[in-house]
Amino acid sequence: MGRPARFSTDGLVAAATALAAEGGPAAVTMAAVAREAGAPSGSLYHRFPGRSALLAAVWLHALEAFQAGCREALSAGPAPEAAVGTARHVVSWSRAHPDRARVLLHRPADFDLPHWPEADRARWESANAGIGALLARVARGLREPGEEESHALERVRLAVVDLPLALVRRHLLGGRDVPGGAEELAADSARRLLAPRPATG
Amino acid sequence: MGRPARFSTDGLVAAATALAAEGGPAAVTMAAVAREAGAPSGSLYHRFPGRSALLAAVWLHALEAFQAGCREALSAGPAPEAAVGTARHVVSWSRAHPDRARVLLHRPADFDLPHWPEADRARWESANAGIGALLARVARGLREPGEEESHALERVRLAVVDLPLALVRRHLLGGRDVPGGAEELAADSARRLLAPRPATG
DNA sequence: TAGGTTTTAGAGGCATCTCTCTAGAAGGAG
DNA sequence: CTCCTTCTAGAGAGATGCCTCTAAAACCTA
Repeated sequence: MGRPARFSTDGLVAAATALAAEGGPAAVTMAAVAREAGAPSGSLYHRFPGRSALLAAVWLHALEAFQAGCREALSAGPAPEAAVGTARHVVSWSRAHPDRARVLLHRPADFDLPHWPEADRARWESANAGIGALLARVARGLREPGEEESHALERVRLAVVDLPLALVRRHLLGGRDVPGGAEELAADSARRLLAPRPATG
Repeated sequence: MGRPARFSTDGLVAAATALAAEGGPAAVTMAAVAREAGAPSGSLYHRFPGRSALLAAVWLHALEAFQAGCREALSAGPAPEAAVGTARHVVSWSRAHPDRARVLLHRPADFDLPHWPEADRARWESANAGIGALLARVARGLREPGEEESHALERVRLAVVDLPLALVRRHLLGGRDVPGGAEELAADSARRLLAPRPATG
C-alpha cells in the first residue's frame, strides 16, 4: 500500500482552520499551513491540488458540521418550535466550535469559491439546497395571512440564521468566546420576531 | 504653492473604497489602487505613508459618514422612537451608499487596524465612544425593571445595529442591492425586539 | 530480495506586493 | 529668469507566496 502517511487530510484541514479562525482567509497561505502542521509543502500539494481546494475543504468541513445540527433542529416538531430551536442551536454550536464558526462568518467568496474544484462546488450547492428546503417548510408554517412566501422566508431566515449569527459575530471575531446568556437571547429574539401579528382593525 | 496635484486624497480614497467594496481589503493593494486611479505608485506614497494608512483612511471615511446619520437618529426623541429610527437609518444609509457599507461589514482588523497611524486610531476610538454614549442613553430608556444595564445595552445594540446590518449583509456581500422593503422589516424587527415584556405572573 | 506505489522532503522558478529612491515636471515668490 | 516647493513618474530592491519538480524514504507484494 505504499509509504504510510504522516500528515492526514483531516490534520491539514484542522491546521488550516485554526489559521483561518485567527487571521481570516488571508492567513491561510500554503507556507503557513505547512508550518502549522509541521509538514513540508509537498505533502500539502499531495493532498490538495492547490490553495483553492484547501480553502474549499476548510469551508465545507465547517459548513457541513454546522448544517447537520441545523437540519435536525429545523425538522424537529412544528414550525414555531423548530424555528426557536434552530436559533438556539446556531448559538450553542458556535460556542462549542468557535474556530469553525469563525470560518463561517466569512463569505465563501473570501475562501476563493470561484476557483473551487467542480466537485466541491457541487457539494456546496447541494448542502445549501438541503437547508433551503427545510427553511422553506418552516417559513410556510409561519406565513401570515396574505403574506408572500418569499417574504415569509426572508423573515424566518433573519430570525433563525442571520440574527443568531449577528449575535455571535461581535464576540467571535473580537477573539472572545460567546457569553453565557446568548442562547436564550437568540431564542427569545426569534420568538419575538416570529410571533403572529395581532389582528389589525 | 508648488506643482498642482493631479490626484487628490479623496480621489485615491474613493478608488480604494471601490476596490475594497468589490474584493474586500485584500483587493486593496497599492498597485491596484494606483491602477484604478490611473496614478503612479509614487503619488500614492506621497499622500499616505503606507498601505495601513490608506486602509485607515478608507475605513474612517466610511465610518464617519455612517455614524453621522446614526448620531442624529439616536438623538431624535424618546428612546423607543430613537431606536426604531436608527434601525431604519442603518438600512437606508446602506442602500444609499453600498460601497461604503460593504467596507463597514468587515472588521477594522481586516483593514489592518493594529498598524494604523496613531492619529487614525485616535479618530477611531473617539468616534466609537461618541456612538457608545448615545446607545447607552437609549438603552437606559428601554431598560426593563430589574435588568442589568449591560444586558439592556446588548439587547439594544442587537436590535438597532447588528440586526439591520445582518439584514443588509446577505445582499450587499452577494453583490446585489438592498431590496425595497428592508427598511420596514428592520424597523418592525427593532420594535418587536424592544417591546416591553408583558408583566409575568 | 526486487519491483511498484505512496508519501515525504524541500529546493527553486515565477509572479506579485510593498516600499524606496531618483529624476524631473509644474507652479509661485522674489 | 532663478530658486523653492510640491507633486508626478516609474524603475527596482527585497520580501513573500504559489506551485512545480526531482529525489528519496517507507511500506506492500511476490
